[in-house]
Amino acid sequence: MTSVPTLVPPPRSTYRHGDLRRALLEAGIELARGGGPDAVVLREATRRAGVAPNAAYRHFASRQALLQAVRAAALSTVAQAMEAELAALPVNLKPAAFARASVRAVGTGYLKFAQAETGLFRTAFTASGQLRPGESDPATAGQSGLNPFGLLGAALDRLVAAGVMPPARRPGAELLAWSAVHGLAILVIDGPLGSSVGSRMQQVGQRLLDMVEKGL
Amino acid sequence: MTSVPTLVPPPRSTYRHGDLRRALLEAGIELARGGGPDAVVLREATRRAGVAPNAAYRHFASRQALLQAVRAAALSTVAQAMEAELAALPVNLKPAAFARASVRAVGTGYLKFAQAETGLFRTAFTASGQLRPGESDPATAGQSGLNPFGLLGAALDRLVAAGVMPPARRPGAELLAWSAVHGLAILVIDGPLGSSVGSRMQQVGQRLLDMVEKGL
DNA sequence: GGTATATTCTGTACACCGTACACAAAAGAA
DNA sequence: TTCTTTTGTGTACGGTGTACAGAATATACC
Repeated sequence: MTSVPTLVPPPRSTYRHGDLRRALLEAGIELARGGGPDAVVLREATRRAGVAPNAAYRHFASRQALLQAVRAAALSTVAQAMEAELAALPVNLKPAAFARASVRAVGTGYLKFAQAETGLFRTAFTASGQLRPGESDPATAGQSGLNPFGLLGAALDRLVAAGVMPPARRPGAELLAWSAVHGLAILVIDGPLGSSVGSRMQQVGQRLLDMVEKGL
Repeated sequence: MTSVPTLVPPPRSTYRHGDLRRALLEAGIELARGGGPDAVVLREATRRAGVAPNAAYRHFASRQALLQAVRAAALSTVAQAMEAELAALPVNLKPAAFARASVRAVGTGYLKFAQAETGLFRTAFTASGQLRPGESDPATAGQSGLNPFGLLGAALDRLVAAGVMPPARRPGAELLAWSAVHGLAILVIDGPLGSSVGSRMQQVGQRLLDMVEKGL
């Protein structure tokens, strides 16, 4: 556990920082990236911003508030990962195949992100208590304006529109699909089977998506 | 957040505590029950045991070590919840139906436990890093000698034995089933959709198990 | 039994955390 | 220019994990 000695920025000449809120948020994101939600330490964020610890309280009511902002940013990044996967889909698919591929793309984006950005992923989704997926805080959205939950919902809607999924099955389906994919991700990166799956994560992920597609 | 003022035990007459390791572990379990892994605070555990903070280090190398012991105990309790659900199964089922019901019972036990003992559940399964499900630390097992992972495996084996699941599908199946159930549990109790599902948890759980059964 | 040794607990101390409170600096409004 | 509001600093408190030294006791050996 060799802790990096904090990389202090050049001392300010002005009394005001100028963009402290953003600086704290970005420091928080960096901390979360490296160590998950617990690593988002208020004092360390202020240190990186070159400011006294209490200055943070002019911009965030508490550590929790900063963490919540970091969470929103992390969620937005997840959405972007999903969007990237969706954008990479072949264009010549028939509606049914496209709908199916969309759902898979959303799941795949989620899983890839979980593995590539473990810390941010855990920050986005663990102990997030208050955060409600329904209400679309724009800070949690990707390019499309949808947050991860919304992107999954849209993909499932396409499944219904293409006649692949009976409309009666649609309500609540995002919860089921999300559960499966989220469970795998969190078990691997934060739970008791990290090392045992790890490398095979993407294969296992595809098999899991098979199960979801068949069982939904 | 009204913090209970710690409930100090009667002062010892002997210098030695007598059973400090167990006392610390039980205090730790109680803390975990109330607030999850982060609530397992070394100093508070020693306070409840009526002992100086550093006394803990004669029995646990670090807070992490204590937490790991609490985790094992929590896992064992999960196993017992599953076993209780299995024991409640009707006895007159045919092998195929019994096998199917076994898998459901394991999942149901898991979900019920997650909702009834949120703190212990989160302690058992989040940030558990090192803990390996394969190796059967007896401290993590239930009455049957199997830990939660083992119980699920056994139920899936019965599915194969009864001819319900093709043997080719068996390897790795516990991972898929576990992912789905675990994802739902953790999303509801620790993730962004606690309030929105919450009460409907058990219904949603059954629907999720339908998906698993169909998709596995 | 008496004495050396090993074990378990206490006391003090340190660095770190979140955050409350009072005050200083500077930017913006009058 | 002066007043007010905003945003930063300084100091302080109680909480944490844990290192280190020493005291109290149980155990092993003669």
